Amino acid sequence: MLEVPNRDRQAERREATRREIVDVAWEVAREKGLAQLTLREVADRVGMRAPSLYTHFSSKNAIYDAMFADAWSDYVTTVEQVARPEDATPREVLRLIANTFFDFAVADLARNQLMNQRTIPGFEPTPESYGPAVRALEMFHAEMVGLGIHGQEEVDLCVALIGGLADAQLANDPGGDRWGRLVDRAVDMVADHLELPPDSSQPPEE
Amino acid sequence: MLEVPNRDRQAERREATRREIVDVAWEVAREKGLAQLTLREVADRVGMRAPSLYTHFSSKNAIYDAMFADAWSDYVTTVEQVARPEDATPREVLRLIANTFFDFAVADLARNQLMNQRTIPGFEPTPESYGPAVRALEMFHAEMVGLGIHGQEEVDLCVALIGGLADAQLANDPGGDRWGRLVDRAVDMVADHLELPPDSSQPPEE
DNA sequence: GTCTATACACCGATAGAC
DNA sequence: GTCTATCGGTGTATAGAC
Repeated sequence: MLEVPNRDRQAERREATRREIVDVAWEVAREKGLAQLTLREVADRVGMRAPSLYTHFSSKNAIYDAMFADAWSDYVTTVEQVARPEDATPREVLRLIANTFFDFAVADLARNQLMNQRTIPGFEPTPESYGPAVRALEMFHAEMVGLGIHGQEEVDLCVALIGGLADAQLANDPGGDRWGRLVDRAVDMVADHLELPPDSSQPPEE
Repeated sequence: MLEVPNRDRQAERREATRREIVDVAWEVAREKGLAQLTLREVADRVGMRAPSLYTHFSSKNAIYDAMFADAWSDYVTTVEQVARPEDATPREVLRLIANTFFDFAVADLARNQLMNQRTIPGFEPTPESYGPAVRALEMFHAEMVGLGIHGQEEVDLCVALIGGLADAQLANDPGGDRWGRLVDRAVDMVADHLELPPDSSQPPEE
């Protein structure tokens, strides 16, 4: 009669501790850089000794792994919450997606390094943590199909283009908008290339 | 009478040792990964103890710095050696440049991480080492001007696009050509966008 | 000048006491 | 589950041999 709720409480507590560790890890990563994250620093802020973290995560990379899944889950949520007007033209939809991705990437350097670059030496996400990432890609693919774009190459081209803009922005002009200003233009470029219909509401100026 | 040649010899020897260290560092970086490079491993292969490297470089990052300058110098040389046919159309020139950059980037993961990504935690190239890199960018800019493209935005767009393709190739399909196949297509896309004249030699099929 | 030996502070990770 | 103690490894500072 008592055991089951006790076990629930324990599992709950355990999960809460894991969450706290991951949250603190994000905090440290944003402050000092993703690679400068150390177990001792995380443990200090959580109020533990460093080795105690191994009760909750099997290694430092396991923490990175949880952060990776975390980040992509957040992105999926972000995309799902973006209002998609019913009467949006294909180009507007593409612009919306591209800007959502770009803004999300540029908003957090450490997060983008973990999500989209191979910046941590030995780290490779586990299949489970990779789930939300492939989920996000599938959502984009489906959206492209909805626009009449069915090919893998077209998806790859878009991903590389917007990803390239985001990486260039973070690497060469962090906090600025030198590359951010190019997102809409880049979208129009691919839209033309994919022969999406032009926006008809307003004829393009000049 | 003796001092000057002696000093020359010494400087020569010193420079040779520096070169050897950098070469060995590249070797290690390619074998074990750029970030997994350790001073002890480099020193062992050169036939020194680790602290002795500090006679020639003030820190590990100073070695990365020399490697950075090295890589971009190599790229400049590579670009200069690419034959540019006199009768090449603007699109062909752009294709040539893009493929040269892409192939160079994809040929060596460690080198690309150092040149084009922020993969080493504390490392920032010194202004001197940055020289060849800005040299390469200026060359590209000049080439674009030669094609009638004068804007900064257009250059940025091209750089981000090809860079994005290269990074995606290395990150998601190393050794393959899933993104490499898209380079020519990407070039044509920007060429259309920049309203470069179509290749006239052969009318496009279909 | 060039290299070595030693040492230090820090890291991720493990073992075992409580 | 958390602790202390410790291990092997890292970059790097320094003192001194040659």
